[in-house]
Amino acid sequence: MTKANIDISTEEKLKEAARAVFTRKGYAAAKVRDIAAEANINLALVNYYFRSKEKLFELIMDETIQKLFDKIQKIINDESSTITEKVENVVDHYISLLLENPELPLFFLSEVMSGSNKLTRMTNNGKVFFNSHFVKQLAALQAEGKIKFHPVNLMMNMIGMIVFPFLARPLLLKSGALGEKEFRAIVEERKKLIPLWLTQMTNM
Amino acid sequence: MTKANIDISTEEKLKEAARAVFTRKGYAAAKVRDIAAEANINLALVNYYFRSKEKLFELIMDETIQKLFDKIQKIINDESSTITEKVENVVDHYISLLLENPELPLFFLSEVMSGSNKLTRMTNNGKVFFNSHFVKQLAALQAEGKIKFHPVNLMMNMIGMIVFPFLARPLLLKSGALGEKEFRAIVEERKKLIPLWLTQMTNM
DNA sequence: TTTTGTTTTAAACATTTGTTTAAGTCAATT
DNA sequence: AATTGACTTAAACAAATGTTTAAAACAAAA
Repeated sequence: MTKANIDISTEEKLKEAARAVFTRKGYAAAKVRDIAAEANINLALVNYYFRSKEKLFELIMDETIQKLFDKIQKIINDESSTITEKVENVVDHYISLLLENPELPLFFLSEVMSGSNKLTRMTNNGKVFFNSHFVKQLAALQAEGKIKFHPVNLMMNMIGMIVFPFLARPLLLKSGALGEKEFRAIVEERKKLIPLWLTQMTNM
Repeated sequence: MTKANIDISTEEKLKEAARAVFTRKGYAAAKVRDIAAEANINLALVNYYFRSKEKLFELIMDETIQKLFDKIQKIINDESSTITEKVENVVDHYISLLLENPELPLFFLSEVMSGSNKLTRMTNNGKVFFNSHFVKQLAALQAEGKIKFHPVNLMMNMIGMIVFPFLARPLLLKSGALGEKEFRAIVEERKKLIPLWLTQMTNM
């Protein structure tokens, strides 16, 4: 096997294992040996391929952030779509994404906490949100008197209503309040409900 | 100094330091030496007073859960109050509490992730929520046809709208989208807005 | 077949980290 | 003043954890 072939074998296997373990336990609690074990691959190869635990984490974190913010950015900065359309697109896209990766929000937030350099990487994406065409449209709506509160409220409500069920998910499932299937159904239903709720909040 | 006096000195100082460090970094990343340093107290005293890092964490976690769920439980199980009153009370109480302890939700969630035995401790509180008088009232409302979706949606929206701003807070502040003062003002305003929004979601 | 460069392995290393120990300090009691 | 018992300290210990090393395995090239 030459290097090019190996890349889609050992290295990729390790990366997937790392993503899983980091997601499940967080950076500090995830041990390099856990990752190696999860991938069924020799411990030393983690450092062989990625230099260090930290480097590996940053690699995965960057990919995750990309996945989370890339599409959304395009949606909320599309100057040809209405607010309602943007909301519908964001909600639909995000919920679909999270249904496939339910642990993303928790992974994400747990590293917000640890702060330090990892947080900085996300801050820029935060700016993108609050300087977006979407927010400008909201501000215009407010100027018309159709919103009687700070536009950031709508932003937070939208993201919050999308994301929160996935944060509560472990509690919901473990407590038996909902089953996995019920959970999916409810969240799926929210694709239509959230845009509805959001328009009800304004006088549109 | 006898033991009774010391209790409000060294032991309490350590507990406060532990709360701060655990909150800031999460269980795994918080080192016993960090806690001792934060309290300016000799390393060995952590084990002297609390037996182990884990025991200390559990102590603090229990107190935190108590603080988070105690009052709420009473509110949502009060059989003499209407849904609207319950919502108003929960929102008002929770937001006030979180304004004083903005880091609680993040602390909380970061440990949901690490799972294991720590999660179990919270599960029961989850059940209390979803078996509450409040949820029964919601179910009744649904039976009348005034809600066209699973009642758990209202529950999640309520909690989500209360909690989410505090989860996004580090990002909001660091990105410069909001200042500390603005943040407080917006969240304070939400005390009135959230109950309003929630009633708009139903046909009440 | 021998050589070459890459990948894999088991073992070792150095540091970090939770915990314990043994001796010291100090205030109250005898 | 001596004793007692709780608290404090510096040092040490043992386990864990990230990283490195030196040798082996292996596939492709010569």
